[in-house]
Amino acid sequence: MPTEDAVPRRAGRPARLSKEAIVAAAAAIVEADGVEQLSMRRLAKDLSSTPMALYHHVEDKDELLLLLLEAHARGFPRPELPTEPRQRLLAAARTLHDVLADCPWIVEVLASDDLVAPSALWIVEDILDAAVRCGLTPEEAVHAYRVIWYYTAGELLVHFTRSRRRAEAGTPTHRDRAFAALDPTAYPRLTSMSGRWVALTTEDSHRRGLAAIITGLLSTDTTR
Amino acid sequence: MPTEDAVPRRAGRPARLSKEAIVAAAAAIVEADGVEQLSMRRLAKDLSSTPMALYHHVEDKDELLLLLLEAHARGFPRPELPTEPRQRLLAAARTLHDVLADCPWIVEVLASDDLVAPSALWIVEDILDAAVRCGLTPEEAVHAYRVIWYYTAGELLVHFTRSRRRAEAGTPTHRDRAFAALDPTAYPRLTSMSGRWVALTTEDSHRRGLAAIITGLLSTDTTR
DNA sequence: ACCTGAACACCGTTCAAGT
DNA sequence: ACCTGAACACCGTTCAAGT
Repeated sequence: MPTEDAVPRRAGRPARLSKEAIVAAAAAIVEADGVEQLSMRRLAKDLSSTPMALYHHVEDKDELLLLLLEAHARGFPRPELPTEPRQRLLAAARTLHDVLADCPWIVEVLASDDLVAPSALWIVEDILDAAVRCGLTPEEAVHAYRVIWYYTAGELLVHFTRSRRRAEAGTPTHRDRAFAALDPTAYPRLTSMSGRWVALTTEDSHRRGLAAIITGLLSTDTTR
Repeated sequence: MPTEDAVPRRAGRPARLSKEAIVAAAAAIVEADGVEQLSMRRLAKDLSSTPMALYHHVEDKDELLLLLLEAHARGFPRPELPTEPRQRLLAAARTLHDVLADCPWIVEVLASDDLVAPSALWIVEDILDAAVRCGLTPEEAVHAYRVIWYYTAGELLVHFTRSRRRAEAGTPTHRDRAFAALDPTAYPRLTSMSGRWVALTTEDSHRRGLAAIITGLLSTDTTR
């Protein structure tokens, strides 16, 4: 849907650049070479333009990242949710994760602003709605959303950071070295579990965590 | 505990710089002006040295950040934990948060490597230990730690990112603008709760979330 | 209105040289 | 061994000028 040329301009050349074209080019860079490679300069080059031309269409790099999320969320269909309240909450929370799970650049968005792209807000809405249907008060529902969001954001942060690091270096990470030098008498639990540690951070493990969290959030005696 | 000058060197001048001095100067910058201001160049200037002199003592900036965490954790006393298992797990998880809650630079560490500073590993050890005392299998304990860690990391990420953004700009954030333009019929839950949204992300709300998560992790029927 | 070019004020890090 | 200086290869963004 190019807005460009849709209506003939009153004067001057037609715009060579457009928000859509910029976002599409940015997505292509991220897809091909990773977020690290996304810079205003590289983006301009790919568009055969200059860095400053971009600033005529987007306010700054933060807005560009948000537009990237925006475009991604728009392409993600809002799923049908189960009617049973707990299952509904679980499914809605899962969607939050799934929508973001293939956005390696989400880490940059998290570090720049909240998850407030208009086209992504239905995800929040669905979680709040499901939480209320579970019998939570509005306050409790907001709290529940927050807990779910922190868990999800943390998981994404750790996941993408690790895979980014792995991509760039073949050398063992700080973690590997630290674990190797561990004293078993001082850290009996850690050393005995260090084998199990790496064990794939599977999709399944994320879901199990979500299920546990929701059980806790819906349980009434949390105060003990 | 300056290692500098402790043993007279065999030859050459005494080192002007030391790891300790570098880390201390870095901590001072972060304390005074925030992480954004911490660069190898600024650090060198504060030490009346050159950027490249630093690389003789630390491998790169990532290691410097890890050393910062290292120094911070060393100054944090390992607390006595309750013996009742659930309370113990709760307290250990709380410690994880509390140790990091006054490290605004932790976001940079998270994005660069895992939380594996040797002097901070007792925090992980204590959580695993408490989880096992609660009756979890080693696998379950590792899983529980992970859920707690993701939740905590997410909370810290969001918290520090927000306060950083607030520090730099008086202008309303993307979030404010997005919420203001919200359509109540499309997002009934969101709009009706937008007032409650800002409601202080208190220390208390973090603890309530932790309690709920632990309830869920220790509950047996999470599969329903 | 839209775009360009040069410049500002930075980064982390490598390399070759000095003492 | 420890440090310096110059340089490399970048950043995001501002400003003044062009059409």
